Amino acid sequence: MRSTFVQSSIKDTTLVAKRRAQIIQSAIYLFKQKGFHRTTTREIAEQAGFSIGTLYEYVRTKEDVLFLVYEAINDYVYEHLQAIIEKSEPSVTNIIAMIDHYFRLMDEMQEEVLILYQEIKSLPTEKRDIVLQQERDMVQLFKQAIMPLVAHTFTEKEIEVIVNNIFVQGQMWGFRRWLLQRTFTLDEYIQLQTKTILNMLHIDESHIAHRKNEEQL
Amino acid sequence: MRSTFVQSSIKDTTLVAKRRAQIIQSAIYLFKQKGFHRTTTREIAEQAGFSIGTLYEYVRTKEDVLFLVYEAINDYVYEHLQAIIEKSEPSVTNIIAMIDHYFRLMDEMQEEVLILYQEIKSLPTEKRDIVLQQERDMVQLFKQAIMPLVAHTFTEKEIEVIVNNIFVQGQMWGFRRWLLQRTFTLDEYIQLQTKTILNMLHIDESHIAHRKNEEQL
Amino acid sequence: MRSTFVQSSIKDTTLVAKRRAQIIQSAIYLFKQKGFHRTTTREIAEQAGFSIGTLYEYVRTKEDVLFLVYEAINDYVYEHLQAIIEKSEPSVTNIIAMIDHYFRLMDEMQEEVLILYQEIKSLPTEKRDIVLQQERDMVQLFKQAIMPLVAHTFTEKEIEVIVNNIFVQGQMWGFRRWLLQRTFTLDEYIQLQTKTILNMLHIDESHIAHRKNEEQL
Amino acid sequence: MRSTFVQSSIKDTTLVAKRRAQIIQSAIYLFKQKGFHRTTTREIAEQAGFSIGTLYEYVRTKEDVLFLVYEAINDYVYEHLQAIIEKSEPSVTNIIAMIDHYFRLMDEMQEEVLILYQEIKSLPTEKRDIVLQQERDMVQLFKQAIMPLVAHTFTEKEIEVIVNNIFVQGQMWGFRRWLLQRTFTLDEYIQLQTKTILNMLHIDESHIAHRKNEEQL
DNA sequence: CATGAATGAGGGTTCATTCAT
DNA sequence: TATGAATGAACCCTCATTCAT
Repeated sequence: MRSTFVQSSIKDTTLVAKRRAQIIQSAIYLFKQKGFHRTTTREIAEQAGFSIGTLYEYVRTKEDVLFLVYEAINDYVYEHLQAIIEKSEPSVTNIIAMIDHYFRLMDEMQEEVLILYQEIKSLPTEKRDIVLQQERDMVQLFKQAIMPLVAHTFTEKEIEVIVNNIFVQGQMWGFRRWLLQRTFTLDEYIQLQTKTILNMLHIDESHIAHRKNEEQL
Repeated sequence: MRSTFVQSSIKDTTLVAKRRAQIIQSAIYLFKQKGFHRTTTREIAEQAGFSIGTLYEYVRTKEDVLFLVYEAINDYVYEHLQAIIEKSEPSVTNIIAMIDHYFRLMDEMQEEVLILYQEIKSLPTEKRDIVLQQERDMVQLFKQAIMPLVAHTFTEKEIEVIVNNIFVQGQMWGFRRWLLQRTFTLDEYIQLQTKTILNMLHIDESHIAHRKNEEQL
Repeated sequence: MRSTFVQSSIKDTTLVAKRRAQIIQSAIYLFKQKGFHRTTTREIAEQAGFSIGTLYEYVRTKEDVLFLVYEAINDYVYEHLQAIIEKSEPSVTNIIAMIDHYFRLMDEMQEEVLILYQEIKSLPTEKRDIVLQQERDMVQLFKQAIMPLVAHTFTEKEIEVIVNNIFVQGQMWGFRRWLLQRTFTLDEYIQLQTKTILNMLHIDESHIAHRKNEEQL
Repeated sequence: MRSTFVQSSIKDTTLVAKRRAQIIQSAIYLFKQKGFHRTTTREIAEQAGFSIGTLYEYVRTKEDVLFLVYEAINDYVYEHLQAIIEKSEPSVTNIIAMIDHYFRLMDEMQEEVLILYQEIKSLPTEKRDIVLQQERDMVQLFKQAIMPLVAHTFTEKEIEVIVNNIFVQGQMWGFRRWLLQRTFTLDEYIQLQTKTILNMLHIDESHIAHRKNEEQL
């Protein structure tokens, strides 16, 4: 998904997509290790396998690279969430499955989420707004999925808070790993948080067991 | 609380404490505006009212400044939490009050918390560990407060998760303000999260109303 | 007049002439605005309507472009001067007319003359010499025109100096416009300089009035 | 004469003056050889005998260096002109002496004047205006000197033109040296231009001879 | 203890030029 | 002939840190 928010002096759009994918991949790899500020554009270009000049044919500033990274990570997460959520009917079982999927996705994306959290201040305001909108959209996906089940028990604002909590609790698995991952396995964390979330939603926990049993069959 | 983790070439410990306080205050002021990387040591010294040379008499690297800031913020929050928690008997009412206090503290400390979240990668590993330990200690304060009330209903791990959630949800008020503070007032947020937390803890929500009534009396 | 001093890898001489005309026109347009150094070869190619690759088929370096521009401007001025001077008999009236023509030409070519003056150092020595010779030729045109009239009153060196002065005073109208064009209209400047030049040549100024009268008839 | 138009982060004004003198001298030396654009800030610093970092303590941009150079050259010329002009009574003899002095000054400053002419476009607009005003002031010096002698024979605008011509003809000795200095010695040029100028001013040339005779006595 | 001038490695970015298609 | 993606040397400027006074 080529960003229209970042200008390139290359005309071949296929090539732009390809090279930017390389840039994003390299940048994420490096940002994970050293963060945005400690990574140089030269390193990104080198990691991507081309020269610094070439990098700047596809991107206008270092901040553009950061934006591309944000966009790519958000897109990836968004699409996965969407695939999970939109295909399944609203039901307690499905919500549990969704939580499970989401937390596992967050586990996989730990370091990427760290980047999101830590470098957002480095984005120019305009680009930052775009990114924040993307995150808002993701939260809305959860809301869509949960709303039908609890619309009668909770006010919209209550749901809003809960949905935010779920979203954040997923991210925290990676973000506070130095604490959480010393205490829990991923499975434990998911199970505990699921229980917590169901409590928040006033839904009987027995569903968790059911899912487990189903899996065993 | 003067850090023994940061070296100074000045012998007079009172002076060191005084100068470092100035450094911390200036650094926080500037980090809030521009972040750690965009703030120069010169600016910190100038803001503190002395020369760059003097700054380096009390600190060895820029990262030292960041560490002092972390320590100071953590100390501040820790002491406040401790004051609230340790003086009151464990009871649902007191837990609700504690949550209220904590969330209001987080509201007041929004920008500081942002710094904590965003710059931790910039700390050298050794210092980072110290900081993370400090945060762990804070979470333990919550655990102490809540444990007595729910020890029989929840496993230790369940409580651990919940306590982490509370801690994080407070921080998120400032961290996700672009989203949350558009939707909720602080009072609303506290009330909704309190309800959520009580649900998580399987405690009857009626307490919230009680507290409100008490306040009105 | 296609330059034989600049190499091209294209064989078709008509095409070379055509493309170079495009290059020159674009370059002048851009140099006027931003000067030689601030203009990129890419911009020149783009302005000319073809790709950067094509530009380099007709020119070997950016300095070649500058040289072509010099040559083109000089050619243009030279041809105009020649047309004026060579067709008319030497007479005071004609000299006055020539001065008038020349100053108006310089008015029209202000920005081009600015380029000539400001970028000559950017030409490689060899090309610079060619350009300077072209300018010398132009000065000689004036000398040809004036010599017959004053050969008996002035030494050759005296005439040489005067002719140079005339040449320079014309260029200065554009070059020192920030000063001159605030003080004089073009007509005023021409009239004043004509008087000055006639004084230099020891020619009775009454001719100026004559010319004016002739025009009115 | 320390420029108040260029900021420095050094507080010691004596030092600023000293270092800037070094910068100016080095820059002129290099600009003479390679022009402004081909000279790097590193080279200027190196030539001045200090590091690139130090250079940027006394200057904020490369354009600042250029401005300092302009200012210094203009100051130098202005002060010399002033010294010559203001100390002597208006008389034909003194005007001739002034022209002589001015042309010899221009001979000495050839390369500096070249810089003035060629790089003015590289100054930011604001600084350019300051520089142009300085040049205007210089022209006014000539006007002051000549005015008393010819106020009754010429209109103010006529004098304005003539004064400009004198100013320019002096600069041209250096600027068009490739042509003029091949044809004339400096003494010849001065003598010829003096005659020309006196003609422009309708003053009897015999004064020139007088001065020469006086010198011989 | 305090100062602030000096340092220079290093970073982001540009752009003339080349060459495979 | 024409194209335009790729290259990388080179440039301007910043800023953490040092050290002589």
